Amino acid sequence: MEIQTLAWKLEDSLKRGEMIILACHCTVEYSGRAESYLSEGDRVIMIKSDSTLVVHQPNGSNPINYMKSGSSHHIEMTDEGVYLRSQNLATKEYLDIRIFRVYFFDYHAMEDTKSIELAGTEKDMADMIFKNPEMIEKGFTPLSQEEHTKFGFIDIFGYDKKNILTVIECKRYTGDPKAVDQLRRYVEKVKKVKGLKKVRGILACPSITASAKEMLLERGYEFVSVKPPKYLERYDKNQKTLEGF
Amino acid sequence: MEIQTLAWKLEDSLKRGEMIILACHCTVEYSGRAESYLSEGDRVIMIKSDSTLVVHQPNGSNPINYMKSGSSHHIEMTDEGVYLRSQNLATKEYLDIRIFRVYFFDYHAMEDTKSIELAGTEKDMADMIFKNPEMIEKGFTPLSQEEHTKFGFIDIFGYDKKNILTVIECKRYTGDPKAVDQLRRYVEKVKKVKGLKKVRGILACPSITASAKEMLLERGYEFVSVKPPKYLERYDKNQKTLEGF
DNA sequence: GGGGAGAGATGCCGC
DNA sequence: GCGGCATTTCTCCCC
Repeated sequence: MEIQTLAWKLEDSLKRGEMIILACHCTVEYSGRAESYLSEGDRVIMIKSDSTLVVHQPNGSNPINYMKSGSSHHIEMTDEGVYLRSQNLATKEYLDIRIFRVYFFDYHAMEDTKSIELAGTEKDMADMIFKNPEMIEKGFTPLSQEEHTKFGFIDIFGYDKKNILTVIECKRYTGDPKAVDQLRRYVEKVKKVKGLKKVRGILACPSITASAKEMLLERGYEFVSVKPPKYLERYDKNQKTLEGF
Repeated sequence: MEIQTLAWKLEDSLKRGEMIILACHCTVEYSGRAESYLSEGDRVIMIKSDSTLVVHQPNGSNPINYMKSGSSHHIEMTDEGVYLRSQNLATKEYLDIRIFRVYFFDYHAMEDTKSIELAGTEKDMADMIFKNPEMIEKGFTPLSQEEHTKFGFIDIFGYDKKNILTVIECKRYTGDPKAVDQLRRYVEKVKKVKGLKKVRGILACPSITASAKEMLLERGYEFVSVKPPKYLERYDKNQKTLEGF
């Protein structure tokens, strides 16, 4: 395709807010929250209906460079070469793509109003434990959802069988030192707000790293193994979570 | 394009490890680490040379669904409809895309061996402070890089002018409670390992949230305002970082 | 708009 | 492979 034709079609397509795909050999330079430079190589550039621009290399799942919605884009032809320039004046971000060769170029109007439905999150874990408190231990009684929010961002808290206030932090992944830090912050906050000497802290997650376990022991906190529930489960039928709750 | 032609071209292109772009109206279903469902809408599907698959909606910078490198993909035509199915047996992940309409479809061999060069990261901040310790305070002496690693993932540590061991945690963004927690973990680790009563903790970042400041005061730690360096700086010339170090 | 926290986080580097 | 951590994180929720 003639570069002049590309420029014209691209400007026109941008005006109509269409999805634009450009596969090309290029360099990419970014300046804004950080600075980056990516030397010559083959990439796919996508300009979306909401003016988001992403640059993908032929590997990896995330864009190597991007400009968020609210940016403006235009083609510039100089003696030095052909540039696709993006800028976001509000955030002082700039992205310059120098285009050497175009492999293909497509554009089309697109509409998508749907949001993704997701199951198996940390929130799902907390809900499952709330409805099945014996997963933590016999005699554990979660407090109501309203009580819960009064203390801020605590996943679950309630009373154990000995009536000791207990804070539970859920993680859908392997518990690590950061998770223990978070639990610690919440336990200390509840202690302070309630004026209590003893508050139990429990980390509920599928597994735990050695250093996190060590930190739990040091602080007198506990670990309970819980896996996040997957409502739409089809393949891994043997998973040890509560089904159909 | 005939769906049969699409299927043939896609299978062929997959064999050759080309970059594939498919814009279509579809639904997306995922099962693996979690479960998700995305109902009908227009999306761009990209299958990369390394077998990564990403699904992009017409807005936002990140893929709404994806399969990582190592997955296999194929077209399946049933009485119910046309499916692009991906699976990764090693990680027990499955992605099923039901295709209703194709807007465009392209593929091309791509090669890109280059890595991005990035400036303005936390590591860059730490390097800058290491070489310009007076940015923290007069008389601060960082220890060698080797000493540094002995204590784990501590950005910088060294001695202040009164010879008190000091731990510095750098953040390229506004310091928050999590950053203070991290600093605290490192200070306490150094205290324990070295058997010291007094170790200073400094959070070095451009700014700080009110709650983080409060936490620093409580713990007896300090805040020093430092911005990450941007080597390729072109636009914001007034930024208060050390240039050309 | 800022603060707080999750994410199918991803990606990087270390052991 | 796991572990520990940064990320131009992004995104959502809530004040």
